Amino acid sequence: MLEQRFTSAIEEKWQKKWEEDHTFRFDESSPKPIYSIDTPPPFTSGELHMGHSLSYSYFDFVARYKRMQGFNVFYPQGWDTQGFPTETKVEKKYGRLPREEFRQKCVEWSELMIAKMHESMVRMGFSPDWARQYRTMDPTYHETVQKSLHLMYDKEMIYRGEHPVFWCYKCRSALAKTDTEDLERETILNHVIFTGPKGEDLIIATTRPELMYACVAVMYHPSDERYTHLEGKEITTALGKKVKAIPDKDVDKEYGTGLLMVCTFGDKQDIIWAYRYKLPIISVIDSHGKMTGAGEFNGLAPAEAKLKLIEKLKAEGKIVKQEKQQQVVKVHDRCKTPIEFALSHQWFADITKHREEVKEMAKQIEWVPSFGISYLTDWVDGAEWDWVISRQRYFGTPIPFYYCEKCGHTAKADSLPFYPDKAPEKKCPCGGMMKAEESVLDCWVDSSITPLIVAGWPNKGWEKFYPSSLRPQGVEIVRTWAFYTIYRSGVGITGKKPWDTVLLNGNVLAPDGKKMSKSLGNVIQPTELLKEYPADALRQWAAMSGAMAKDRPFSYEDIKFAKSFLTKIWNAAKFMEKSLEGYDGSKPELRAVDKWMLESLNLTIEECTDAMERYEFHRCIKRLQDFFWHEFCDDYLEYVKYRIYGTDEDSKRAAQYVLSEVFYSFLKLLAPISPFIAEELYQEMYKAREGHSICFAPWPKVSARFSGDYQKVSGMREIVSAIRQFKATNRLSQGAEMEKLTVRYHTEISAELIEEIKQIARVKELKTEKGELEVHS
RNA sequence: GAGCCCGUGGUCUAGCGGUCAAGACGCCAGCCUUACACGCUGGAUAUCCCCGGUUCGAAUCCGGGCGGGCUCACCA
Repeated sequence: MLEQRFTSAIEEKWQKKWEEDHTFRFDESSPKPIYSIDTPPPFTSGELHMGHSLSYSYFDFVARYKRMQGFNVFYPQGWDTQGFPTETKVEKKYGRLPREEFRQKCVEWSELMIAKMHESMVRMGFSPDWARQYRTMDPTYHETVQKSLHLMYDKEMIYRGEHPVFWCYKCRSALAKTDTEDLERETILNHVIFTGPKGEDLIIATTRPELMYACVAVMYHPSDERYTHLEGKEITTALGKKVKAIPDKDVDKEYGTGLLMVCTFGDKQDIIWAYRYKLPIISVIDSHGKMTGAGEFNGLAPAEAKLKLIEKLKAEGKIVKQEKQQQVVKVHDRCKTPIEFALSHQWFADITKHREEVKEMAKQIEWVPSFGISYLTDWVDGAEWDWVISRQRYFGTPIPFYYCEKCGHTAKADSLPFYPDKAPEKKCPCGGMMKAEESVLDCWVDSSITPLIVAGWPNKGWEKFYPSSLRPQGVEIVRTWAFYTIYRSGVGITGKKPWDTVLLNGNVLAPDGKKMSKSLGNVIQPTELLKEYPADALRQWAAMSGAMAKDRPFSYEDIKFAKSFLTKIWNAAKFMEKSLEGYDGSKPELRAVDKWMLESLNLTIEECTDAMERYEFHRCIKRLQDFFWHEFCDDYLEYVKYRIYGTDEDSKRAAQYVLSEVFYSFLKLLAPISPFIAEELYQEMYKAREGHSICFAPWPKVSARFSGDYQKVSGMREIVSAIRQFKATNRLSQGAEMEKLTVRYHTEISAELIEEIKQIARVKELKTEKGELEVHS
């Protein structure tokens, strides 16, 4: 007997059972073809957010569908543990600790977070092979990352160099471009008097006067007649320093006075110019973020120095104008501190040398949706510098190299995993001692080899799992995760594409269409939703949200609808359980409506299969909802009730056969998206007919076609609907029995269907006439 | 500024060359029809953003606007 209602207790029962039975464990000895998924390792924040629920549901649908299609699904689960946010949390809790102790606390914290997230993921019904977990903080993971770097180092793709990098003074670390975001703010554009070769006043405009100490040139546009006479001449800055005037096409004549000062380094354009004209490099901000080489302002924070310098220049009458202006500055995405450029020694990966190979490899991969590849190619084309892979942090994979401070020579560590504090001494060919690198790697270096990690690289047999069949991921990290993986795992290490297909998903917005954010108070947590909605409903919401790489607001309507759909299925199941009582499994001759129902199922199987193949989950679930709710429940169930309750045994058994078969196929079609209810009903009603779990039952196939009957019955359905309408307009109950009705229809209706109509619509005597569809008494 | 997505009843979407443009939510009316009132049966509501073009025929294809979103680049 089925329970009264479908509850989360039923879901929890199956979660437990699946875990205990290791239902989703990868079977190494299976002869089935492998389908492997390079799943995203979530950053271990401890919270599963709506974005996770969406994207992890997506590939869980795929995994479950592929299992039913007969694939041996390889579906590991990783954890991205290292990085700034963990350090921040641990530092907040424990304060500053010695390096090794600090790392240990980070590990402990991450483990707690993993446990929390694991629980939520089980609750969602995700079906990875939990025996195959990896964590980026594990020594084995470190070793593999380090090995991959050595390999790339041997291919001269990794180097140590001095180059201006994005620098966060708060975190005191180099950053990659992807660690930055834009912040709009107000600033002041100062018009400052410099002195020309003939002693005349020249006005330059700057938002950062404090960098004037690093001024190395003054520039104007080559066609700007106000300044063309200055070419090659010496200009004296407001601080008395002499610099050259240089014309350059990148200068905007309209901005400020059309004359500007170049400082090394105020912004990216300054760097471009510095390299273009081989200008000297002057640092006015030290590694602690204090002014240096700025005379009386040494030791001040740049912002303070700026105010004081402006005061001083004003007093000297050297500022002629100040105007307010909106400005966009780059800030560190983790701490929101504005970024400076700093010259420092860092490790780099030579992405700029491999643009074409990366693009070429990306073309060999199927992108879903297809425009997804453009995010990658646009990004690759726009990348101007190599990827800074070193970070001056603690909780990260150590960089497995030595360098010589004297001569700059670099060398690989001799044994892996490498940890600088335990590293043996190493001599440099120049005679000095080498230093073990203490910086750690950018987290994307860790995660850009996940397809290799899951494949077991470089151990024997990894080729069997590489490339992965599928890489699912968010569209916003194409330029990082997808790009870096193709560059490292593909171009750098194996020479082969890392996956066959990339499946992209968008972000979940708040119901108001805005980004979810704590400050706006519009954050929705999956764990909160799960208190009110079954996981099966949340998964249906994910399916309904559309597979395209498009942001979509969270919809309470969708999840409510999903929940009522589950109730509908449950109630129908209870009805079926009663209706199928005593059914012997035989298959007597089918009637037209039965064939109509079977053909409608056929069409549903075709649609759902096609939708799943194309990762269009919304199409699959929508079809299932329409088919089941309306065609199966509202129509077919109602059409056959009189047969189920009647005395004609053959007719009854035919209906029972169709009910049973259609519902069975429906459950299988639903299983990838809402597995809990499907499993419960499969076990309860069908006694695990095709194996121990519906998760491995074969995906339904179309067998016999009934297209002709489908057409014929459509007419019948129109007439039934017309009779219902007649009853509705006459304020009659649909159950009311009619003595006599006349129906007009444009074609002949078979005697069998007329009989059917009479029974379904409860009409004792039904006359038919030819003509426009109409019903009257 | 560039690239990419998108503009369909009140709301959210489906449809992407051919019957009266489909569904969900909401709204209105009726019905407790022996699975379900978390239900059923009906009903109202759309110049398918605008302007041109291709076509026998366009929401659907092409061009140009207008409007929104995302990503990238941005000026000292």
